[in-house]
Amino acid sequence: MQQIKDIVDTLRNEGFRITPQRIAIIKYVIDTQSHPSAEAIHKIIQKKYPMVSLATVYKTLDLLRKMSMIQELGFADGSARYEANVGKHINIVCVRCGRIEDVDEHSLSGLESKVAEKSKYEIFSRRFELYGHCNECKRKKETQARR
Amino acid sequence: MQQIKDIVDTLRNEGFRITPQRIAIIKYVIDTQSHPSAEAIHKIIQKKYPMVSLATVYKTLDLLRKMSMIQELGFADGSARYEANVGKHINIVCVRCGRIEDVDEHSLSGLESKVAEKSKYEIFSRRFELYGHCNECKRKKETQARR
DNA sequence: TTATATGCAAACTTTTTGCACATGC
DNA sequence: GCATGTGCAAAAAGTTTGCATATAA
Repeated sequence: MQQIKDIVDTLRNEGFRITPQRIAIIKYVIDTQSHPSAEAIHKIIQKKYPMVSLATVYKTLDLLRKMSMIQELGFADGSARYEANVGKHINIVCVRCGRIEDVDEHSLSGLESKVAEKSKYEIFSRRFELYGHCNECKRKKETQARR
Repeated sequence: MQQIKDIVDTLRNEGFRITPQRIAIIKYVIDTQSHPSAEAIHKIIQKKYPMVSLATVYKTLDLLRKMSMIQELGFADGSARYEANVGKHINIVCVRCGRIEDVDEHSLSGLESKVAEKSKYEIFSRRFELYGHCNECKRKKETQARR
């Protein structure tokens, strides 16, 4: 689990400035479990800090991604969602309500090295997702798929 | 491995019409290993059939996706790429050159049922990706990441 | 002090949509 | 013949960019 302090220190060491905007964004992304979109992050942060612009949210998320501190999950509807959990895990995505949850799965380590050997790729990161219906949505009848 | 004939038959049985545009798109997507974008599909198909519009490519891909005949892989740069291999496999994505290759991995079955049980989700489909550098790009020095 | 970061608005990219015309069955 | 599909162009949605202003160090 990443700490806000570690991220801030790393940014500072790399010569990046620590602004209130960046702190607010980092704090929210690190703490949430909700895999938010850039717009969702912006809306929530604006409640406390109305001066934060959407462009700054995008720029900060881009910075954090380039520093490998967060992972960006692009979807085919053109949106992207972000998570601070960059460790080995599987995302389960409910295609009805859009919810995303993490499931730890350490057997992924063996899988990765096996695939790296077979393919001759050098692996840096991963995106493992299973799509289905969450427990709540399983019960609901009108299965209007989001994507 | 899916056959063009099967897909065409299924579409016909479901009441969809078989047009030259749809046949061309289905044929190309089924045969290629290249995980193309909608625009790439459009460009290639236009060489043979100049009358096919990009909108039709999108509409057909959407239809095929809804029929679970292809999988759509969205990326955070807003683009999507398509593959006809909907079976259990891992995509390895070269973040330098954008190449995507498939690696079969049947141990994914056990993984999926384990996660389904743990999470109470009902799983329909999957997207397992490993990001790194392909064998060629490993050797090249200027590692300009695409995303 | 000064290079970096922010905010705004405009630009860009990709995908979707509305509608008149064409066509598969 | 008629409901479905196509092509075009315009709209939408999400993200990026340019530039003047603000600010962290």
